[in-house]
Amino acid sequence: MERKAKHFQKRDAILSCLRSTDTHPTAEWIYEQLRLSDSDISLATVYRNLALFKRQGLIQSVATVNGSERFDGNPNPHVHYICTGCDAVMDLEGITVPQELSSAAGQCAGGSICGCQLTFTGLCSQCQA
Amino acid sequence: MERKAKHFQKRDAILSCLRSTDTHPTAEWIYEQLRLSDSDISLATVYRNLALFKRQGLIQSVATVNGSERFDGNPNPHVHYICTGCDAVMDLEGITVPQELSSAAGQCAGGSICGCQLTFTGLCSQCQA
DNA sequence: TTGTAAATAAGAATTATTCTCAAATAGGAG
DNA sequence: CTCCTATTTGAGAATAATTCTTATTTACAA
Repeated sequence: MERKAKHFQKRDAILSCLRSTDTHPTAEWIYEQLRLSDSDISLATVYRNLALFKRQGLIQSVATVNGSERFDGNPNPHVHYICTGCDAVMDLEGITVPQELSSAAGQCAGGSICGCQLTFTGLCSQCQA
Repeated sequence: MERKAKHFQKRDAILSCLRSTDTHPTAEWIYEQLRLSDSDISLATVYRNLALFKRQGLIQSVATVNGSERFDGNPNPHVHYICTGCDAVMDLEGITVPQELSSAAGQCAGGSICGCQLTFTGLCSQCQA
């Protein structure tokens, strides 16, 4: 128990930070958050562990918005909405990509399908005003 | 006629280069292509004009693959397939996002929908072998 | 012609991300 | 408990993609 708790201190902090928000943050944002409680953390550690989590399928990256990669602590495929005004990335709950689409895509591509991303863009309610 | 042809020489070349391929290339690739016939072109010009085209809605960017933005000369929304093995970006013809999904998304987001991207990932037939 | 505004080349500057390497740390073996 | 080894980390250098700056060129209009 304790061995893990100590050995993966930063790693665990990064993952729970990402899981505790629904803002789909950048690596930089996570770094800034963690620095509030732990001044001794490196940006490289954040990037390093995010890449690891992605390889392990614990998280996913949603998109690159304005040059920065946006991460999602929820690895399950779901639909996103990106505001072109304020760069907010939001989940669209309750909308799913029909299974028919995925299987049609597999046939059409002639290869395996291992991921699917549906993303809408537009102006969020705030930015429309 | 000629005024435009001369004034927007590079600009037009960039747009037709992008329109002439279905590989969804990077800015760098377009630059290399154009250099074959026109040694006097700058990478900055390619980036500048691609950004302009995007603002004008003449082209779209599909995704950021391996750190590089991939462009599509076809601005109409359509479905893409990205091979995680070779980074190829392909069109999936004949598959479309149902209208119901878009309108559901608009309601759910509480904002306007002005774009939609559906992207599947997996290994292409080549990379599976 | 000559002036003006847009387009460009070249390379510097910036930004996000990855790499390098030495130091710290945990857990296991003795 | 102490030494050994493998992993994790911080710090900053290095890299890669993209954008910016500036002087130059160009097209067109007056």
